[in-house]
Amino acid sequence: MARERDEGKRQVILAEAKRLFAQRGFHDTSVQDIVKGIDLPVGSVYTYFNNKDAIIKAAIEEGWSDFHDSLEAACAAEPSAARRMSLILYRFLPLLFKDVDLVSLFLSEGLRFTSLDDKLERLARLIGAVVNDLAKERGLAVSLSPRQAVTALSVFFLGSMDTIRLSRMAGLPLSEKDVLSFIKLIIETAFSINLEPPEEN
Amino acid sequence: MARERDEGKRQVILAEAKRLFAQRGFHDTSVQDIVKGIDLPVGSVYTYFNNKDAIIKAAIEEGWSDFHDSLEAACAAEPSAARRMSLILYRFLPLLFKDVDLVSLFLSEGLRFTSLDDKLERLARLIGAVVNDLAKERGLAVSLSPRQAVTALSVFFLGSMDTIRLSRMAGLPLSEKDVLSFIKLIIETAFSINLEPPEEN
Amino acid sequence: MARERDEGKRQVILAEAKRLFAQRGFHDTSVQDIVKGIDLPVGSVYTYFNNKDAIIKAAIEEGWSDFHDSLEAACAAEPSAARRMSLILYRFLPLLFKDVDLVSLFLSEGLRFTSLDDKLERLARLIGAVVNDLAKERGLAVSLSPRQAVTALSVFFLGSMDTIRLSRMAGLPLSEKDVLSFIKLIIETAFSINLEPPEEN
Amino acid sequence: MARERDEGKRQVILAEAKRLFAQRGFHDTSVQDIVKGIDLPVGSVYTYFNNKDAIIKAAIEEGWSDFHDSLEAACAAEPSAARRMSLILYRFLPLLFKDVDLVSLFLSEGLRFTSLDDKLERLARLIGAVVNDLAKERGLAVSLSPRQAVTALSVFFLGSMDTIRLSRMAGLPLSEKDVLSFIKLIIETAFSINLEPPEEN
DNA sequence: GATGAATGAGCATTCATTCAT
DNA sequence: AATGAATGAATGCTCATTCAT
Repeated sequence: MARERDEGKRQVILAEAKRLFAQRGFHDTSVQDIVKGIDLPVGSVYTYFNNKDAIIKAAIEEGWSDFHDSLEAACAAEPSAARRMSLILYRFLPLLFKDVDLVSLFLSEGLRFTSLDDKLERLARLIGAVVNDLAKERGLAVSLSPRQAVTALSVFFLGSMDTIRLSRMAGLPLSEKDVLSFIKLIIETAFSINLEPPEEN
Repeated sequence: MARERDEGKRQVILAEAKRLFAQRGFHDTSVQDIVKGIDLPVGSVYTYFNNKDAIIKAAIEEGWSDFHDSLEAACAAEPSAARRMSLILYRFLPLLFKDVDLVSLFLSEGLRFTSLDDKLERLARLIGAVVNDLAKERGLAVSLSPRQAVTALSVFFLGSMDTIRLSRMAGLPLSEKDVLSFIKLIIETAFSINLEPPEEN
Repeated sequence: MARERDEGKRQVILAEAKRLFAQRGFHDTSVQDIVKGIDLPVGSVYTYFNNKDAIIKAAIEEGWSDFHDSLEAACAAEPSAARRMSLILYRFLPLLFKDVDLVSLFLSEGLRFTSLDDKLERLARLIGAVVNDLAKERGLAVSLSPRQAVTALSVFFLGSMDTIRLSRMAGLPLSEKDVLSFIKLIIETAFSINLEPPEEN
Repeated sequence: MARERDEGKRQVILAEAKRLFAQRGFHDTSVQDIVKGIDLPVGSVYTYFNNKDAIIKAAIEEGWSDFHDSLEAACAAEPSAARRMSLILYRFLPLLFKDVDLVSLFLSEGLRFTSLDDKLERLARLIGAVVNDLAKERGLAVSLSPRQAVTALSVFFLGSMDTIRLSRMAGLPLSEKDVLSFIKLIIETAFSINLEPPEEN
């Protein structure tokens, strides 16, 4: 009977907050700043979020979930390890790297507001399985201990994201494309394979 | 930038600020917080620094300089590329990784207060030269374009630092040692070389 | 003042508000708090009350009226002054003292929202008459001036209520029973009388 | 070397706060309201008090302490119970009753911010001793149990204060003088004594 | 130079009340 | 009539920086 809670409004707040938090930092963005750009009263923010912390938490958590869940679904649906690797390389990493705001939040404020180890561990398990299966498919012995594998994934993944972030925010003269082709090179070399883009559907 | 009486006092302030900024974040550490722990009056901070920003700037800039300068000096003094690589691997990276507070500041607040691209570019040049020379020494053709080389260095370096940071601050179950032995493995594999610790002097 | 559909709903709101106002204070109880406990929408409060002030006003005014009106009726129906005094002592004061929430509101917020002097004056008149009649019945000269009588009633009445309130809310180690037997003692001494509980009907 | 903490400023804040809290109530007086009247910046309040609660706490606690301590000292210095009673009646109660703001805070907000039972108990002990000694001096058997004595004191004391408060804030047509002469009457009757004002020194 | 009280703009958050649905 | 999201003024409090002492 009364007005309904408007999910669209929540998304507008979340999007604007994410943009500003990534750009200026969490503490240098006031709640007033957030609503100024989207022409909503301050009070509205607190209809949809418990407090300012909850906004950034939601931005990181939901952004990451979206990415991770669709990656997981795509991997589950694809039996070939090589094609799964292609999916990661050609579809999902570009998706993530395009969302520099999310990457920035993840790296700069993520630690303070969400539990990153969960997210990285889940990702490591998923990618680790692809790597393992790919090695089996290619008849290669896996020469990395599990500990080394996690380290490798962490270094590559965080390093890639940080490189993307710095190339956007500082003046690092590298692009998302450079990082992607570097990762491609590493994988292709390691597995003596040639990864083609997956045919779109 | 004040260069007044008591350099010792300046260092005490800088050390405490670095510790707190890394631990709680820049914005969640007040100038009052900094002096509370070291029993100095607030005013004294402004004898040694122009403002709060200048403190974190100095912490990052000077910490990085110390590291970089001594690395540069050591490299300049060592003609053998292999031994230079050993120095980096056995002496300088451990030094840097031990200083988790500096690594944290560099990654989390560095972007906002200092120019990271300078620092990374300088480092890339230095390490790039070592890599190149090592390839030459080992009679290997360098298959990476300069662009790819910078990307590789950036990914490895930032990724390593971020992994160190997260293993300390989040619960990532990896240690500084894991990261170092992973980097060693990569280099030794890439150059078919066995890197021994440099004899101490 | 609304006198709408559902008188039951109004009473539920009033009861919950009274409880919370007495417990936490008027300002530390939001209108949201009131409806939370009784599972009603906020808006409904404004169907039955013009604003938040009107709720506490009603709680005090109606609570006091109920008490006073039935006291008045009982006194009117009882010709004997001694038995009227017994009624007050054994039936009405216990009734009032049991309703600590009302007593608390009366004393702490009453002043701000209702006119206490009216209530006290009306009560003084009523009890004053009982006292006077009792003195006449006992053949005692009344040695108090009317002014002193009002003072005495005010001191005794407010003091009793405050003692009850403090024994409930602070840790005063006294009970409602102590206050009642103290008042009994005073009256019995003053009038050389023995007040028996009125036979119930 | 720097400016000293100014006790005078603290007292100015405290006095203005006490006045406003008593007049309008704690919640209807903002910290801004307090400083407006005394032309100080908001920040200053927080130099002298941790938060708003601490102001009212100090007003009640310190006001009460002042009253109680000087009463205690005067009683300790006076061996005659009758003269101690005179002191209470002619010097200290008038002092307390004159400070209606303190009385108001004590009764209306005291409960929420300080521990009233402590204060009342200490006072009951002190006055109880005077009453006991006076009874002994007059050769009277004390017919009240200790429990009744505390009740009596609590009722009289709180009742007197509340009567004072209501006569000021609501329109109760009684004055401080009425309450004092009523108390005098009670004591003089109870102890068959004539209490003269103590000669001033 | 040393000190730490002073300052006041700015912040996150609340909440009585309204009113579109 | 019923609902509960919407609203924005107002609140208590912080804190980088200044400057009287």
